[in-house]
Order: sequence, then structure tokens, then C-alpha cells
Amino acid sequence: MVTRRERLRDAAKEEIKTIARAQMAEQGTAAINWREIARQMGVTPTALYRYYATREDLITELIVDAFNALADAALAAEQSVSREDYAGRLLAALEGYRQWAVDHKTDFQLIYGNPIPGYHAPFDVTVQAARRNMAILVAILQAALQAGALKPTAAYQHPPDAILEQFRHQHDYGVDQVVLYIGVAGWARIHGMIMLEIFGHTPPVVGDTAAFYRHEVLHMMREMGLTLRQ
Amino acid sequence: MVTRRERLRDAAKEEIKTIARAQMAEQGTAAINWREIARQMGVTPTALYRYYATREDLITELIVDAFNALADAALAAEQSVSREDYAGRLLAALEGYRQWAVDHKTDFQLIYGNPIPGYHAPFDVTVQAARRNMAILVAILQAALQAGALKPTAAYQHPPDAILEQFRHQHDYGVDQVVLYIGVAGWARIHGMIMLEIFGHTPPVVGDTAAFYRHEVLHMMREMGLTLRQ
DNA sequence: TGTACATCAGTGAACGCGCGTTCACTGATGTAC
DNA sequence: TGTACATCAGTGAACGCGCGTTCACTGATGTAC
Repeated sequence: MVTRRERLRDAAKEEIKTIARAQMAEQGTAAINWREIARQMGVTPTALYRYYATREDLITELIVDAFNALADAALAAEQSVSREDYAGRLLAALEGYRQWAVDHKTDFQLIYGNPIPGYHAPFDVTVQAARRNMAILVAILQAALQAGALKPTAAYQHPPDAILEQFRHQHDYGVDQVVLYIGVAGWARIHGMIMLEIFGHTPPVVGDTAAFYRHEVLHMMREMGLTLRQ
Repeated sequence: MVTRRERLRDAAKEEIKTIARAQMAEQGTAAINWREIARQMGVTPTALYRYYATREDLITELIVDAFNALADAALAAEQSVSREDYAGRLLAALEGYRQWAVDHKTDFQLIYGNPIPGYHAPFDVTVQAARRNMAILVAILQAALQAGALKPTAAYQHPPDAILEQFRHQHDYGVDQVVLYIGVAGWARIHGMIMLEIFGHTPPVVGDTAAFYRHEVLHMMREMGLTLRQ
């Protein structure tokens, strides 16, 4: 049961994070400013130490939140599609992924861009959070493989030596080797487009970045051997 | 003719930039510190104003340098391959591109990662520099197309509507539409792998990132319709 | 070849600013009997 | 139901630090005649 105090406490923590996110959106991820947060809340800087032991802790929580929100967005998108439409599910997940990134540019930068100067993310925390994103994509591919909707094309059937290292880690996701390879290769591909867009480097020849992304994803799925419904 | 004074001046500017790059390598792109540069040079902070009017100007020059060095690396790699081996040239260019990025992680981050807080790159300067990189790749593709080594596969022959915007900009590079499309799509793909590697997010299943990159590039070239020599 | 002047590199003090964090504290809110 | 005590949110002063930039200046190096 949640006490009144706990509710107020959680609300205060949320307010702090909301302001921190606004700061990032305006000035970049490195612009998270303790004293300025306090100012905006109408409170002394010391009061914030009731909620976060240090600025580092606040940033860590923002990172974990971002990873989770990103995974939630992909998952929600994926779950709105009929279970047997594997290609549709994957497309939805990947579009949900991109949409979240575009809607929360600085949160995405916080995760995948430059580390904040002087800040070092605790390894285990962020790795755990990052795994969830990969796990969602890989789960769809695995289901598609078992249902026969994913028939990996020749090039994907035998992962290159470079990726054989995976044997050591395979249990991490508990899926077939092909699926893991397709997952990693595919993820790298969509990551490139999103990073270019988020950081404003998409070549000016691309007009509609959302449509470009969708086109590339569909092309990729076809090329990898995932059957599309008509 | 270069006077003694000009030589000394250029040497001093180089020293400043070298120290700034070391700072980035150690603490990230945002860690460029005017006073600390002066300290390391054994000089007062004010002395540096003889060479750069402001910290912003210094950063801008670092960005331009990085873009040029990156393009130089790709070009040099490409030029060491026989002119008629188009696939070999492209592979060399792309591997040179990645290698430079890996060897100069923070310079690459400076270009393609988070903007430095409070710093705003002058648009025209950086755009001009970025264009060179794209131009090099696209030139190889165009030559390959004309020589018949590049026979775009079906999926690439007709760029999607999303990219038709290019008509407005096509003259920028003066190449065929297919080439431009292949160039942009391909660039996004390699960009994803490099960004993941540079920022330390390559999934741990990938053992040898260089081999993985090479494998993906070769696969991509085959898939796009660029004939490989045996 | 020597002199007069202009150009340039670098100094040193100071400005104004803001940061994250510590410490000892006050006063309000909750809890146990 | 009221009282005694513990818990918690928040204050206010201060610490130690470092930043980029300005200003008026000195002394060395180059240039023109």
C-alpha cells in the first residue's frame, strides 16, 4: 500500500526528471543542471538531495527510464498487430522504435549518443535495460522462424565467423543463431537511419524521413526472407 | 611564400588543436577547456586569443578538420586500388572510413554525435565539409554504373517517393538518381554499425567488429548489384 | 647598414558567473501506545 | 483520543572550484627607407 508521503515523494522525483528532460531538449544532454532544476521548482538546491543522492544518480535514472520507455513503445506497437502477422509485428515494432526516438530525441541521445562529461554509467544497469530492446525484436524473429514465416535467405543462413563469438553469449537470448545474426545485422541498419535523423545528418536528398525509414525496413525484411502479407 | 612568423603561428595553432583533441579523447567532446590548453602550453589563457577569437572558433576548426581528415582517409584508401575494380574501390573507401572513425573516436563523435552544449556549428561550413564524404562514395558508384559494374537490382532501380525530393537537390552531386539512392541507403547502413561501435553499443554477440563490418559491406554491395571480382 | 616605426606574441590582474555538494538547523507530518 | 517521539522535507549559509573573456600593458620580431 502506498502512503501519502510516498505518493508525494514519487511526484517530486517525477517533477525533477521532467525538468531535467526539458533541459536536455533545450540545451543537450550535458545541460542537466541541478541548481536550475531547484530554481524551477521554487526550492533550494539542497532540497533535491532528499530525492537523488547526487547528480549522477539522477542521470542514471533518466537513462534507465529512457531505455524502458523505448522498449515499451516498441512493444506496444508490436502488440497492436495480429499475432500471426510476423512481418507486420516486426514492422510495427521498428516503426514504434523510431517514432519514440524522434519524439524523444534527447532521451535517445542520452542512451546512444555521447556520454555526458564526467558521468560514467554503471555498466550492469544500462546493459540490462538495453537488452530488453534487443530481446523484443529477436523474440518476434524467433516466433516467425518457428512458424515458417521467416525463411532466411542464403546470405543469412550461415553467420560469418566474426559473429561466431555469439556462442558464448547465445544463452543470453535463447534463440537460434540465424535469428541472432539477423537481429543484430538488422538492428545496426535501422540504427544508422535513426542516428542520422536524430542528430540532423540525414542527407538533404531524403525528403520524408519516416517514409524512407519504412521503405528501407520493408526492403530489409524482404531481403532477409521474412514473408510479407499482401 | 611562408614567413617565419606564419610558420610559428601555424605550429601554435596545431599545438592548440592537438591538445584539444587529447582532451576530447580523455573526457569527451564537451571537455574542451580553454584554460587547461593554456596551462599545458605553459602560457596564459589570454595568449590563445592570438590564435582563435573564441572557444567556438576553435571547435569549428576541429570539426572542419575532422570532416576533411575523414574524407582524406576514405579517398586515400580508395586510390590504392586499381581503377577498374569498382567494388574493390568502394570496399576500400568504406573500410578506410570506418578505420578512421575507430582510430579517431572522439573526432567522429564531434562530427556525428551530440552537439557540444552552448555551441552551434555554422551551418554552411560543416555542410560543405560533410558533402565531400558523400561525394567520394557517390563518385565511385557513378563510375561503376557507367562502366557496367554496377547493375542495380530491382529493388534499387526505382527509388521510393520519399526520396524523390532529391530532384530538387540532384545537381548537388550531379549523378544518376539510382546512384544517389544507393549511396544514401548504403551510407545509412554503414553509419549504423560505426555509431554502435564508436559509442560502445555493439551487441556483445559481435566478436570482431571489423570483420562484421566487412562482411556486411560485402553483402550489401552484392545485394545492391555491384559485381565483385573473384 | 642602421634607424624608426609598425606588427605581433604574450602578460597579469580582474570580471562576473555558476556549478555540485557539505553542514547544522527548523518545522511539519506521520506513528505507536 | 491524546500525547511523545521519530521521521522526513526543506532551509540558508558557506565551501572550493573553475570557467571564458576583457583590458591595458610590455617586450620582442619584422619592415621600409
